[in-house]
Amino acid sequence: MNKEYDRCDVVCINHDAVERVRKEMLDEDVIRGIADIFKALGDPNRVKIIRCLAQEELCVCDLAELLGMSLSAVSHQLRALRSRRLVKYRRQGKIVYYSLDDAHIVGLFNQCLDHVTHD
Amino acid sequence: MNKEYDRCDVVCINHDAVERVRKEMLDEDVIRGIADIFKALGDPNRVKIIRCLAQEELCVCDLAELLGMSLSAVSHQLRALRSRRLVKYRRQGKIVYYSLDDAHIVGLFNQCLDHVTHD
DNA sequence: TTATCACTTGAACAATTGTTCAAGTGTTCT
DNA sequence: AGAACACTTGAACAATTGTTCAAGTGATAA
Repeated sequence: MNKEYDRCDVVCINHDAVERVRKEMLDEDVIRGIADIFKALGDPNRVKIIRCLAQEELCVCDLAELLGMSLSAVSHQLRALRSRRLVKYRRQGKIVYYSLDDAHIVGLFNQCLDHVTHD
Repeated sequence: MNKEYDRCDVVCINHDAVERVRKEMLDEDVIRGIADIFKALGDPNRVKIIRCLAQEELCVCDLAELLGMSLSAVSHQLRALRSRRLVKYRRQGKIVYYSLDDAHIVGLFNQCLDHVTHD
């Protein structure tokens, strides 16, 4: 069905509420930004990485060891976190150390942890 | 390559750090729960729905109108949010009204919004 | 009872995601 | 310079996701 017509009649739409809400809508870019951060945190392995890095700065093979993943898989996931500025890295010789880029993320993480556990 | 061998030598692993972090690791279930909540929030249309419902209780076609989506698409997304207990609904006659199930989510949302905008 | 309305649901499909594998960097050591 | 190390990257692939379409509910109205 066409988008334009696959909606209930004018009768059921609460126009006042809809207009009030519409006025407060966020920019598409901001919405995408929010969804993008949440999506980046929406994978068990990336959650584990964030959790580990919240405690200590670690190198890629430390993370691979802790998560039981291949170096390549960890590196790919770190790339996803890096591109969203959730983690940062520093190179020391051959070894690359990762850490959280922003304490905000720990707040988000802990708030979500509360939601999951305190119920 | 085999998982067991696709890792750097013992030399590079910081065993002390790894063991400290390992002791604080969360249960697999908790990790999955956290990732699942984040994943549920990791889609622009679901972010919009949460944002709208944070302001007012709305019916499915109000949301369809606001988001420019089909009823079916909105309903599928609401199902995803419902099954994670992020939204709740009440039926009044033919109309189903949705609202947030938990104020915690608004906290998570706003914290993420801060992260995205204040930079 | 039948029709209509406001959704909900399942199947199908394209698009996205996460992993592996193989090859490629950049750094140190000899 | 060459070898070894600690990653990083691109391609390929299966698995998951989000949308549409069509059919199905449950409630009210005629």
